[in-house]
Amino acid sequence: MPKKLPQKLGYHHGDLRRALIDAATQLVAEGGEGAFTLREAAARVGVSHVAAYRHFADKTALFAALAEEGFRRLRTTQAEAGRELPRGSLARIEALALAYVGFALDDPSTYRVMFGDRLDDGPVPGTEEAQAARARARFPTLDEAVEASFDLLVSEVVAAQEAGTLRAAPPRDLALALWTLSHGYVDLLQKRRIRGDERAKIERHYLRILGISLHGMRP
Amino acid sequence: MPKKLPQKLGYHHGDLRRALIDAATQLVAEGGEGAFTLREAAARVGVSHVAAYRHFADKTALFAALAEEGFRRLRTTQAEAGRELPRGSLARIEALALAYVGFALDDPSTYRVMFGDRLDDGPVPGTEEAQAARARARFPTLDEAVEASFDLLVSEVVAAQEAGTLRAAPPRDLALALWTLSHGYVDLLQKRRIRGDERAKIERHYLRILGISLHGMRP
DNA sequence: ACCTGAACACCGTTCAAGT
DNA sequence: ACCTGAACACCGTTCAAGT
Repeated sequence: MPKKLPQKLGYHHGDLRRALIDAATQLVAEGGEGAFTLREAAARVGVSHVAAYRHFADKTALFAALAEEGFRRLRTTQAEAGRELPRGSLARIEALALAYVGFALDDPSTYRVMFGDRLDDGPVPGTEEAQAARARARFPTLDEAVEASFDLLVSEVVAAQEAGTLRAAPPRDLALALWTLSHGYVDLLQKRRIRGDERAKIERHYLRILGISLHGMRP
Repeated sequence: MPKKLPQKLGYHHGDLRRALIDAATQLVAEGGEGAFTLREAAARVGVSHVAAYRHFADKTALFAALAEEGFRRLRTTQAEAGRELPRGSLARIEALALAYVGFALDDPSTYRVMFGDRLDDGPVPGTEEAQAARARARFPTLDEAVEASFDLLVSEVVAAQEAGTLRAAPPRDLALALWTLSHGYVDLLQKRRIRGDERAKIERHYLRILGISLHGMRP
């Protein structure tokens, strides 16, 4: 007899898009990137898996939404980490860098989504310029979130240069050197190409590596 | 009538393992990491796809074999790049670093396999120490190849320190700072989180970022 | 020993159809 | 507009069986 009222409207709270992102985030947190499945995410929300195609063009688009949220969270995490320290100080730069690594250690799966292979279109078939242009176009809001997080770092570098704690050089180059170092460290750690045991030790080790770049490798 | 002689022995050259690695390498080169399929690799060799299980425990094991060959090739590429330059010179260090980036640019798919997600076991369920130990144990020859390639860099750093071109610091720290920077740069480039157009420009840009770390960020 | 055919339990994506 | 059922073309992996 109960045949026509298995929750009709509002079945998925009215915001299926949001619910799918949350479910996918949870899946990734529980079982890593590989555990994120369109079918399973939809099942958790209590909806047929094809319903997802109403809000996302394909699985990659949902993936990109996760990555975008990750970059936004990264940005606020870094901003908060530096807030109390004097703007322009070396300690504040170090705190930002440490917050970056901390973010990746706290939520490794999200970090992997943010830098997942799925978000680039294979191995560059045509010219690299054309390819880069196309790749940028696919998820513009993701690109914005990435740039916003990078811009935070750039502005901090500028402040540090004005305070005389960082040397005069293109600020975007300095910021990129910092990002590159932090991302490289985290990625090598997560891929287990370098070893890491407990959190405190990793952080100390990272600060040592960071210090080398900050102070230079030359005598 | 021809019913019992569809090439019995030597059907796969007698070295199916080798043939599968080559086929997989080709697939990856053609279509990226996602194009590598156990079934397709076996089909190219002309063998049923279950035959692969005779030589590899699972798909990941074949994947690890590709990564291992990649690290060996990386090592020889770097060794050759530095050979003619005076040992201990800054130019030689820079040549090694540039060869690293060049390797990744020349063969992006192999580089991605070398740092592929498949090679680590998800998002660290137990304690990180136990997990790291397990991960190390799974593909010991891969770990050896990784270490051999890192050791090359370390020995070059030591030579540079003895020549007085790099400052006195734990050589493994200096080497790791270099690796981290190079890998971070390449990875951000390949994931399109930073832009790159033509090869020459990328190399110049990378050398600028590298220079920042070499000379320090402090005034 | 080495390889195969058939089957299993999954995927992402598409299509026609329901309300 | 929003969702579903059924189907398609794939996967990796396992198992019993052939030579």
